[in-house]
Amino acid sequence: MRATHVKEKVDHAAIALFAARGVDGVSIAEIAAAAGVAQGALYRHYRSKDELAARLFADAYCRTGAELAEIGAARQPFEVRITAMVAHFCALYDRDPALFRFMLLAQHELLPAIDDGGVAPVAAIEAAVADAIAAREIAPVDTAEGSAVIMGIVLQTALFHLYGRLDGPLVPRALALARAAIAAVQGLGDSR
Amino acid sequence: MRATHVKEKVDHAAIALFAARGVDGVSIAEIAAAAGVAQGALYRHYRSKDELAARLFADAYCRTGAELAEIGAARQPFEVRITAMVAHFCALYDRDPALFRFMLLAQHELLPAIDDGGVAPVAAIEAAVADAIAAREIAPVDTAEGSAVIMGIVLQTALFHLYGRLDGPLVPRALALARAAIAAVQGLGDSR
Amino acid sequence: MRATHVKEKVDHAAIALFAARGVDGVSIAEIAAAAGVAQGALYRHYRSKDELAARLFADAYCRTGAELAEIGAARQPFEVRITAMVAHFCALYDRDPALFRFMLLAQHELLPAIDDGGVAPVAAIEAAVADAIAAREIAPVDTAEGSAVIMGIVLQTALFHLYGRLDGPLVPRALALARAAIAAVQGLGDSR
Amino acid sequence: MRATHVKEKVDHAAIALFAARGVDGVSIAEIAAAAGVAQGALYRHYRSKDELAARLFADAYCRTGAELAEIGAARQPFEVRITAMVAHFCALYDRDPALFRFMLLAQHELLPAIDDGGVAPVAAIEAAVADAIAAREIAPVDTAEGSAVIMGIVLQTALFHLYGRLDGPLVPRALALARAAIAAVQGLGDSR
DNA sequence: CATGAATGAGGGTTCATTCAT
DNA sequence: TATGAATGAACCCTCATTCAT
Repeated sequence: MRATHVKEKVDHAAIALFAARGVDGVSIAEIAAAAGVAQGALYRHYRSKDELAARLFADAYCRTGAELAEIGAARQPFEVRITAMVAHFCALYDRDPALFRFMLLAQHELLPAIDDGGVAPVAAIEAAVADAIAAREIAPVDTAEGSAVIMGIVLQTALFHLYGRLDGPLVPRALALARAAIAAVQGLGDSR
Repeated sequence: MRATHVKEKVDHAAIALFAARGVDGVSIAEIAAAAGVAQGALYRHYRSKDELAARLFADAYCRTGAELAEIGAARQPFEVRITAMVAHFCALYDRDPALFRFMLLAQHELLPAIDDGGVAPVAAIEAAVADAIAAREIAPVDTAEGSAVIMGIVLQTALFHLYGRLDGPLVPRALALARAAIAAVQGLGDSR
Repeated sequence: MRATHVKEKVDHAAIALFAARGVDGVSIAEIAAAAGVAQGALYRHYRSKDELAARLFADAYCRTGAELAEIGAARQPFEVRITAMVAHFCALYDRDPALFRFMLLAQHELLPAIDDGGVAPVAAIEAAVADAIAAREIAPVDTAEGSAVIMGIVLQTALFHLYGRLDGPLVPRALALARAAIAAVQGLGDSR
Repeated sequence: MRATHVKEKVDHAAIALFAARGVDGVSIAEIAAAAGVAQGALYRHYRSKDELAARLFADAYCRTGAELAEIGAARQPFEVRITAMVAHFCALYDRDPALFRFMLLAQHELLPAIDDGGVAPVAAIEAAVADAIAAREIAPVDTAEGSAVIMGIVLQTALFHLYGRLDGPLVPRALALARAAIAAVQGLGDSR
């Protein structure tokens, strides 16, 4: 029997395996087996294993960036925007933890290869921080530091969940995390 | 010339290479060459490449955990303890960014292999949060969530530095980061 | 659009590619692409890549052999026959250098597979030499050696042209080459 | 038991196999097996299969060129020099027909990769022809054509021997072949 | 005990051929 | 019938590990 929908099955299997064991820890043979497809079939859709990993990562990364950018584009107070962004991250995590873990794992290896066109998730957050400073909603802070703090809160929480330190979906925690993120940025700017 | 201090040279070279390209991206041959020793010599000190990576990681991880535990053991207010811990992280990063990057990179792969005896850095932070709650210094929060928020702020900042989004040493940023961390934990507990 | 003349297009593309990069250096996919047909279509005309190469070679080889045999069949003095044969080779080369190169390249691989029915080009030359000896036009020589000498002169000249050591069409050189060939055979038989 | 003299055994096995079936027709596994060596061992001496083939070819090709150049450097009449060169080719063939066949087979593929420093065998022959013209020993001819004719006579004879059309060693045929070669060059220059 | 060549399993990739559409 | 994606065996190569020197 010949396999069909090769790309979908390969993508799904690859993300699951990459998330579980890292790109280098997974062989093409395993991906093909998990996808129920011959090894060679994979090469009709991707030129190499590297391209497979890079495309999966870039797609997810840029899609997330675009979604956050859309959220950030709304004319809303800082707190509302950050809350929406944090909630969006939590929803992404809940919907597909494997994809989230893949992105966290692979970023060190694959992020440098992305030709950043301002599509990075962090760019949306940094823009929100910059807007808030310009609108005097928050005290002036290094926008890079501000976005690091916000992303760190969200991503580390996701990581703790992946490692089993936190249970249940993340969405219910979104409001608390958003408050933490906002408070953290404000704390950053406090010069007592 | 007979090589001496083989282990030290291997450890140093391995950490630098692992930090730069990941454990899987570095071969034994490269480590041996960088250390200026023969490949075979490496096997007098480690039984395998996996053991090398695992021991390097475990050593650094546990040492950091112990240092943080010591800081946390002091009878000090929450804010003082957190500030000291954050400053400690910043100092570690400034002293040896490669080791820090190695730990961040390798944690996903190597952390599960560590038989956690309460030596994890996060344990010290979680204990500090728990103490603060018990002492009614802060509102009650999920201690896992509290420590996630604190670690996230610190680690993501380090990551941004590694990626060139932030410049200069981290120690001067320690106070601001500590304020952000404390505010974040407090924000987490706000139930408006 | 339904492709027509599939075989012609495949044959032409295959010869050009085989000549340029050798049989092993060219894939079915490339041939099909160059011919503007689907890969599968190729298998309606040839059972395998090997058969494609073998048939192309055998066709060209046997056709050349038949043409030379026809030339040799004419009742003419040795010198006239050799001159006509050499001129024929030169004309073949000038008309289709790719086919000539393909034959030179592929002979080592594909000649052994041909069930020689006296159709080899060399057979015609050898016959001409034998006839000349029988007619006492030339001194007796090993006919194999004689034909080797004649073919070597022609083929090596063609090769030099393919490699850019010689320019312009070969036909104008035919007379000189024929003189060389005849002289060589005579030289072979000299027993000073 | 660990293998030693890897390079020698690999070189010998590779030449024999390449001569028999062509570079592309032989796998690394076969070479290693024929040499009695592990596949990986080969890569300590050559970076790739391509480099193995290229080095074997270049070594043999340049060595032959140097030997012919030495013969050609002697102050001798044209006929003596050509005779010596032809005899040298015959001796090379008799000594190692496999190497000779390898060079004939591989030239189309590997010659272009050699950075010719005037070491080509043909260069020596061409120089001898040019000298003879300058010394008015022979009528003026295109030196490329002259060397083509000489090489063709020798190489095609060797080829016929490889294909079983000629028997016995070539050295006894050297004088006759040399006479043929000299006569051919003279015939080339005849403008009757 | 250090050395570094040899080992050999396993990796990613190619490609002649098949076959469902 | 023509198509071109799927197949899967075989290829070249890497590299963690071993071991004769």
